[in-house]
Amino acid sequence: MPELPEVETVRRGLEPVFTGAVLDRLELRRSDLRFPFPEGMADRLAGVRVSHMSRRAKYLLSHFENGCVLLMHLGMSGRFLIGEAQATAPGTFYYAGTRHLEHDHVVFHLSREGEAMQVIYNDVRRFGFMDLVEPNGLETNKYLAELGVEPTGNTLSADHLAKAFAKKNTPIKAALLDQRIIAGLGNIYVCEALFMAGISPKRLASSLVLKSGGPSVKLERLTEAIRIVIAKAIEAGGSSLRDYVHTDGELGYFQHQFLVYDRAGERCVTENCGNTVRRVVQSGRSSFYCPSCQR
DNA sequence: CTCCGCTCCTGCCGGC
DNA sequence: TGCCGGCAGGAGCGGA
Repeated sequence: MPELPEVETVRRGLEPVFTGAVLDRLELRRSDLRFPFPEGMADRLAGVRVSHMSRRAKYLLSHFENGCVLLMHLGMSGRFLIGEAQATAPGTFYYAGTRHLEHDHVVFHLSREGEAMQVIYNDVRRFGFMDLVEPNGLETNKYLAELGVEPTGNTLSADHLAKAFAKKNTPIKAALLDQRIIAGLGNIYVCEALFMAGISPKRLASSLVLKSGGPSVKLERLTEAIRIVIAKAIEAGGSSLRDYVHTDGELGYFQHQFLVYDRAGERCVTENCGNTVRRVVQSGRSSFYCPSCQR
């Protein structure tokens, strides 16, 4: 269930398996996920070595030595499973003992120094998708070209957000989910960051910008909250790396403890607050917030 | 151009 | 127990 921190955690888990390995065969077990797989994708990558794995926003990028990049988005339910090649009957695999078949849509047949590995992409809802990026095509790729700043590091600043929000007449909730402004935030971490910053999800994005065009104090708090919530989530994923490959081969992440997300009806965690976490629907998505703490 | 609502898909959970 | 509606962490698309 991937937002940026989860995708980064998955990237770290796949890195040692993919980097330096040859993709002997890319097995597409159906013709599409959310979109059809690009024509000739499997042929283009067959027999080519992976140079490294990277991430941009919620996209996983596998870089190949022929200059191609395999772009992968996990959608809502995409996950990777790592297993040694233990194929028994044709088309069946065992991931260290647990048998999977349903919703295994893509199988990466990898090898390194004669040792075979399989990585399976499994996606129940098939909201995920993959694209083949030709050499030097990253900058112009349609999924990547319009993305905003990463919520990590120094690129995200209150000044930058003030500029982006100045004319945004949408609720701040919607603006934070807009991948063209900040790339990588999803519903959970937006709810969490707004809670930490004490901002109502219903407030207009432009109301966080001063008349001078600079960021308000609340927008500065929000910027910091986003950085912290994302950094902590990545850290939590990282610390679970030891247990990263579960016994059944699934690449997992911690189920993080959230402050407001999915806590409708529960008491606000702020000391002496006493109010109850509410759930409202905004642009078709659930928002969770404390009406007392978030204004 | 911006913004909203709909949509893809399967599974799960709660209510009747 | 079974059936049905609602909901799920994403994001592209069409239309207003």
